[in-house]
Amino acid sequence: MTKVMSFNPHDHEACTASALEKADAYCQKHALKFTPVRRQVLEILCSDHKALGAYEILKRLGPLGFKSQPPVVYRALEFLVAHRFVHKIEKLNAYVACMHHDTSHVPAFLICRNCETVAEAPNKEPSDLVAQIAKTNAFTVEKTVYEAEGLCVNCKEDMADDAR
Amino acid sequence: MTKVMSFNPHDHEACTASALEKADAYCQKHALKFTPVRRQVLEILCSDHKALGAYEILKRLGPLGFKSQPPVVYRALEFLVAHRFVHKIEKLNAYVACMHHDTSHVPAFLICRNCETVAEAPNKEPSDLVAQIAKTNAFTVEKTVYEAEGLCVNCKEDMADDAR
DNA sequence: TTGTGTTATGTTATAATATAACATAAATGA
DNA sequence: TCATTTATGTTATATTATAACATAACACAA
Ligand SMILES: [Zn+2]
Ligand SMILES: [Zn+2]
Ligand SMILES: [Zn+2]
Ligand SMILES: [Zn+2]
Repeated sequence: MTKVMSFNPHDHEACTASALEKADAYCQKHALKFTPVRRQVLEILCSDHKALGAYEILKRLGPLGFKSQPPVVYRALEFLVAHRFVHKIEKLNAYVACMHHDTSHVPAFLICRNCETVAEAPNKEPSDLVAQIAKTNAFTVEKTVYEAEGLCVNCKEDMADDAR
Repeated sequence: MTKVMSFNPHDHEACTASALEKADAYCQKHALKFTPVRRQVLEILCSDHKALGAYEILKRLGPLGFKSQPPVVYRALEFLVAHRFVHKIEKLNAYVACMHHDTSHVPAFLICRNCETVAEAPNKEPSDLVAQIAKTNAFTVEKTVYEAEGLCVNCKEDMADDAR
C-alpha cells in the first residue's frame, strides 16, 4: 500500500507543476477554457495539501489582481470541480486540488481535523482502500462520511411518466 | 440484500414510534435529558424519510410553541447528532433521523437528488454494502461522498510533544 | 467585418447555513 | 441552601453560497 504525499515529506513543487500541467493538457484536449482566474484558483489550492474555503481563496486572489466578489471564486470552483481538477470536501465546505486527475477514481479523503491537511486515497473502487491507506499512513480515522447521491426508483418512474 | 424502507411503501407510523422509543430508552439508560425541544426535533425529522435543513425544522417548531431562533434548533441537532439519533447529510447541509440506532453502524446514505429522500444503508462496515443496497433498490448512484476524518501522524506527534 | 450567439466576467444584492457571546433559568447534588 | 452544572433565551454576527442582471470577450458564419 502506498504512502500518500500529503502526510509525508515530498517534492511539492512537482505536485503543483504536475497538477497544473495535467489541467492544461486536459483543457487543451477538451477545448475547455483554462482562464487566468481558473488557473490561479487551482494554483492557490495546489499551494498546500489543505482544504481551503471559498472565501480564503478569494482573499488570496485579491493581491494577485483579481476581482474579489464571491461569484468570481465560486464560478472558478464550479468549473474546476465539474472537470474534477478540484474536489469539494463536504464536511468542511472547503476545496482541495485533485492529485490523481489522470486516473479515474472515486474520490475518498483522509482529513486531519487538526491541521486540515487532506490526503486523497488513490482508490479506483468506492471501497475500503481507505481503511488500508489510513493504516499504512498511521492516520487515525475518527469519523467517516460516505454519501451516495443519485436517483431513486420512484423518481426515475416519475420522470419516465413525465416524458410521456 | 434487504430493501430499505425509505424508497418503499411501509408502515411509517411504526418507523417514527420505534425511533422515538429507542431514543427514549437510550436517554433513560444513559441519563441524558430528552427534553421537549430535542424530542420534537427528532419527531419532525421522523415525519418523513427526507433530509431537512435546520431552518426548515425551525419553521416547523414555531407553530408547536417553541422558540424560533437558530440556536434552538442547532442545539437540539447537536445533541441528537452527538448521540446518533440523527445524522447530518453533509452534501445537503441537512439532517435525517437514524433508523438503526440500536445497531452499531457506519452511516452511509442513498440520497435522491430529486426528492431528497434519504435511505440509510444498514451496514456495519464502511464498505461496499452501499453498492449492493443501491442495486437491490434500483437506486442509481450518481455521485458518492466518502470522507474519513481523523488525525494524521504529524498532528499526533505534535500533540504528544505538547503533552511533554 | 459585421453581426449573432455563446461563454465568461463584473457587480450588486441577498439567501441560506451556522455560531459567538452573554443572560437567565432549571436541574443536580453537596 | 448554596454552588455547580446543564439547558434555554436572546441578540447579533459570521460564514457559505447564489440570484439576478449587466457587460465583455470569443467564436465563427454570413
Ligand atoms: Zn505535494
Ligand atoms: Zn494533521
Ligand atoms: Zn418510515
Ligand atoms: Zn427520489
